Amino acid sequence: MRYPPGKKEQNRKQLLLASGRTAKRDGFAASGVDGLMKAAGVTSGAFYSHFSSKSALLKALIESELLASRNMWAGNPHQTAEDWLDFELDRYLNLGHVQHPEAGCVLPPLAAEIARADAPVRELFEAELVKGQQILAQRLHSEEMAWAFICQLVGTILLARAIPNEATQNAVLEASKRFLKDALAQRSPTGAE
Amino acid sequence: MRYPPGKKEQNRKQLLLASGRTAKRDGFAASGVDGLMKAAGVTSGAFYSHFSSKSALLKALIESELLASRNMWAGNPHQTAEDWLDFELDRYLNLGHVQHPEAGCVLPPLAAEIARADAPVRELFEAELVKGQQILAQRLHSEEMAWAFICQLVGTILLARAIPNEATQNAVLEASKRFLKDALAQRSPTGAE
DNA sequence: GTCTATAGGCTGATAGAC
DNA sequence: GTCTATCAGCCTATAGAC
Repeated sequence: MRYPPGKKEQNRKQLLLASGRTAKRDGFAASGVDGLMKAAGVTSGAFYSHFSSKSALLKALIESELLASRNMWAGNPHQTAEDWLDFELDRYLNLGHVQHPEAGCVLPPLAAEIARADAPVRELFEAELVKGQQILAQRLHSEEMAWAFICQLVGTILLARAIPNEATQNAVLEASKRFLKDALAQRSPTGAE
Repeated sequence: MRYPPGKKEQNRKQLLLASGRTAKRDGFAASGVDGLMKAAGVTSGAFYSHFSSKSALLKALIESELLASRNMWAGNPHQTAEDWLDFELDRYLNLGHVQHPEAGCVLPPLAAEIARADAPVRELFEAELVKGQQILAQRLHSEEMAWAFICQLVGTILLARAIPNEATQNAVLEASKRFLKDALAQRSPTGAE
């Protein structure tokens, strides 16, 4: 055959990476298929050899993006639950994350669009989200706390991005960061596991 | 004159109310001017006698919706800070709120679109949001806690709506509700002001 | 102030050359 | 597998009748 066996899969990966960045920056619905594909360097015609519809792309995008987020967590160098969580809070609740949605978490920019998507998309989303929540629950020793943390993180970046004034953005970020760190400290006051 | 003096203003109010519901349910960008106006019972031609552009409508919508939210808070019957906050948490972190975005808070469905809007829209948004944050700060005796609460509330509804399974939606809602109520109890353990 | 009609551009998706 | 060319349908915004 003309192409090595993994070539199509590799193209698909590149396509998901590029269109993920565009969708997170400009919105998924607002980005036409042409626009999403231009970032990947191909045309809309080529798109349909990889996905049956735009909705199928959204599904693949969610899977790819949430997997990437879990992979970032896996690269966290800290061992104790306290250090591990501190590191992730600082990484997420960060002005750089506010200013660069294209390189950040998929949840703040696209959750509202997922909420309006069809059932297959939302079911995949729930399954992938729960995987992340379970990882967090292990570190927090609480499934409930894990949900609360995720909600706080996502809401903070979402609102900070809608605010134009950088000082106010920082106030929001720092407020949430201290709120979560206080909640952690209260649960393990001595730093013990 | 043919119309009573306040007629146009009244029409405008009705138009904002109806298009607010549509925008919160289907998204602002995804709802065409025709669609937004159909809900108000007029056509796209009439729209441009009230607003110079679709962006101007978004600005007016944000002002109208956040004012409506503050008016809801003003109707809270409780006096003590603890009861007042409990009441609002129960009202916001509610399955009904998850299932009926058209009647709910504007932040979860539209914040991501506001973040991508032009400067005048975002500046108005910040000013209106801070008004609400200040009201909450009075009740919480902390500007910082007020920001953290808002972020938690918005993130929770946003994520719960993207999740299809009602049991999981409830788990997310209850997790955030307990998290916030615990934070409140810790700050005023005896229930004192 | 509201309507209908219309303009020019962009959308998601398909057909066929290579 | 990717390209160009193309479809019908939607978008924002405007013009002019009433």
